Amino acid sequence: MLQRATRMLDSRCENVAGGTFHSFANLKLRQHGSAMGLPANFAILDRADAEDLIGLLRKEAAGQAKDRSLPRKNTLADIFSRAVNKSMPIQDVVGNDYPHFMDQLDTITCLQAAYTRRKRDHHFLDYDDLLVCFQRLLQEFPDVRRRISSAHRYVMVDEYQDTNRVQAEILYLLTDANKNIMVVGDDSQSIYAFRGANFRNILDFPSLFPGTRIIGLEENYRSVQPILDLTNIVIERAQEKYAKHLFTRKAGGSTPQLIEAEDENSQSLFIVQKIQEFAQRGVPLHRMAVLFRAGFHSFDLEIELAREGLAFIKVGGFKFTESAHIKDVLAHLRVIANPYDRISWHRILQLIEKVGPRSAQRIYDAIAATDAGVAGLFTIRLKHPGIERLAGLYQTIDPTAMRPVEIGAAVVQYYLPLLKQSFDDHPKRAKDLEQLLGILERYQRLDQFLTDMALEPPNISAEDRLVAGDVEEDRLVLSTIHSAKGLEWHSVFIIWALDGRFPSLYAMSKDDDMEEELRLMYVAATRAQEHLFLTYPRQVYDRSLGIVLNRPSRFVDMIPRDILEKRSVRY
DNA sequence: TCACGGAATATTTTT
DNA sequence: TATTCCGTGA
Repeated sequence: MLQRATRMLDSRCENVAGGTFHSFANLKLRQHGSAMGLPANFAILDRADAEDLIGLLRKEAAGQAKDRSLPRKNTLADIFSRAVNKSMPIQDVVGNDYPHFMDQLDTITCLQAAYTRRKRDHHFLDYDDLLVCFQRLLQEFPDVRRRISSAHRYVMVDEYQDTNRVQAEILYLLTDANKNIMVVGDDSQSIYAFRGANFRNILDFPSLFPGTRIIGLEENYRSVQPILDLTNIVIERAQEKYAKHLFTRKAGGSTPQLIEAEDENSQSLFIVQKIQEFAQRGVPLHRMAVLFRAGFHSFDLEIELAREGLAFIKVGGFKFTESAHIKDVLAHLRVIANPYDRISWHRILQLIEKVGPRSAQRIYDAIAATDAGVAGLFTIRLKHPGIERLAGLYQTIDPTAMRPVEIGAAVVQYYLPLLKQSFDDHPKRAKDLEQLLGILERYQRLDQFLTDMALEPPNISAEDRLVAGDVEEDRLVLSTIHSAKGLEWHSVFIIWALDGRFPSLYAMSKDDDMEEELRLMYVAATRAQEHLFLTYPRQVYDRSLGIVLNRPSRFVDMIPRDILEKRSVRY
C-alpha cells in the first residue's frame, strides 16, 4: 500500500509508518517496551508455538489431576485467544462456545494462568500479547504514550470492520496527542469475527471520537453493474447491516452464472476450460482468480491445473512457514537469537534420536543453568552422539561475524540428514529449505528475519513452490476468500458454492456464524470486475458427517435468472 | 524414557 | 481424514 502511494504521490510516503496492528505493536514494543520491563529481544510465539507451550503445561496439569477429559491444546489456545480478543473472562468464553467443558473450568483457568506466567518468565509474546501489551504500554505509561502519539500526527486505518476492542483502544490511545484519525470500513465485509473482530466497532467509532464526520462511499469503481446487481441481492439477505446500495458507471460485463457440475472433478474441468478460454481471448492469467471457503477445497482443481500445465499460485490455507521442516530450521535459528527460547530448544533437541520430552527438558535445564547462552551446550557432558553433532553446529556459528544467510546455510547443512530420516518426501522439502535461504539472503539481521517470519510470513501455500526470484510470472491465482480481501480480478470463480460447504455446516447452528458466512460470500463475489462464476458439484457425500450435500449455497439460491444465470455442465 | 501403534476426536478462515 | 492422545513393549 505504501509502495503504491509512493508511486502515485511522492517518495515521502516511504517514511510513513505502516503495517498490521501486530507488526506496528511489535516495533513499538521493541523500542519502548523497556518502560514496562519488557526486554527488546522478546520472542514471538506463533500459533503453533503457543500450542506447543500449552501442550507442555497441559501434560503437567493432567499428570497431577489424572484428568482425561481436558480440552486439547488447540482448543485451549482457542479459548485463551478468544478471551483476549473478545475482552471476555475465560468463564464466559467457555460458557458460550464450549459449554461441554464447563466442568473443567477451574483447570482451564489455572492453565491459562500458568501459560501467562510461563510466557512472562521466558519473554515470549504470542499474537494476542503483542496487542494487549502495546495497549497497556500506552495506557499505563503516559510518557511513552505522549512520545508515540505525538510522533504520529495522522493515523489511518483500513478494513476497520475487522478490528476488535483491544485494537480500537490502541487507536484511541495512539491518537491521544493529535486526535487525527480516519478509518475506512465496510460492515458487510466483516469476516474475522472468529478472531474477535467486531464490526460494531464502526458504530461505536463516533462516540469514541466525538465530532466524527461520516462519508458514505456507494459508488463502486470495480465491478460492472450485473455483478453489483447480484451482490446487492446477496447482502440484502443479511439480518444486520447498514443499508447501502452500490452502483457503478462501468459498462459492459456479463450476467453472473451459477454452474451445476456433475461432481467435484467436473467442476475442476469446467474451471480449467473457462480459464483457457479467457486466456485465449487475451486475459492474462494473473487477472483471474479461483476463490474458495477453505484451503483444501482447491486440491482437485490444483491437480487438473497441473495436468494442463496452467501456472498458478495459491494464497492462504496451510502456509509455507507452518510446515514441519521449515519450523525445524527456524527453531535452530531462534535459539541463536534467544538462547532461552525453551520451545525452540525443545523442538530441536527432540529431533535427535533417543531424545524425547524428558531428556530435552533435562538438557535445556542444564544449558540454562550454565547461563552461557548457546555455548552452554558445549560445557554440558551428555552421552548422546546426536547432541555432540548439534554442539558441533553451534561451535561453527559465530552470529556476530556471519551473515544471516551463512548461519542459515550451516543449519540446513546440519539438518538435511535429519530431514531425510523423518520425511519420505525429503527432496521436495529440501527444495523448500533452499527457498528459505533465498529469503534469508535479503536480511542483514537475524532477529528481523525471525520477526518477519512470525508476523508477515510469505502468505503462500505450503505445496506451492515459492516463486523463484521476484520474476512476475503470469499465474492464475487460487485463494481462500479471507486472503482475497481487498483484491480484485477481471474474472472470478467461486467454487464449492454448495450448501454445507459454503456456508459451512459447522456454521449452521449459530446465527452469527451464518451471517459471517454470508458476508464472506459477499466479499468473494465483489472481487470480480467483469465476469463472475459460481460453481458447485451436483451431489457430494460427506462421509465424516454421513450426509449428502446437493443444494447450491443458500446465499445464491432462488435468485431470478436475469440476475444469476443457471447452467449445468458435465465432462 | 523412547518409539510405536491403536483409539479417540474434531473438522474453516488469520495475526 | 488427519491429527492428537494415550497405553504398551523395548
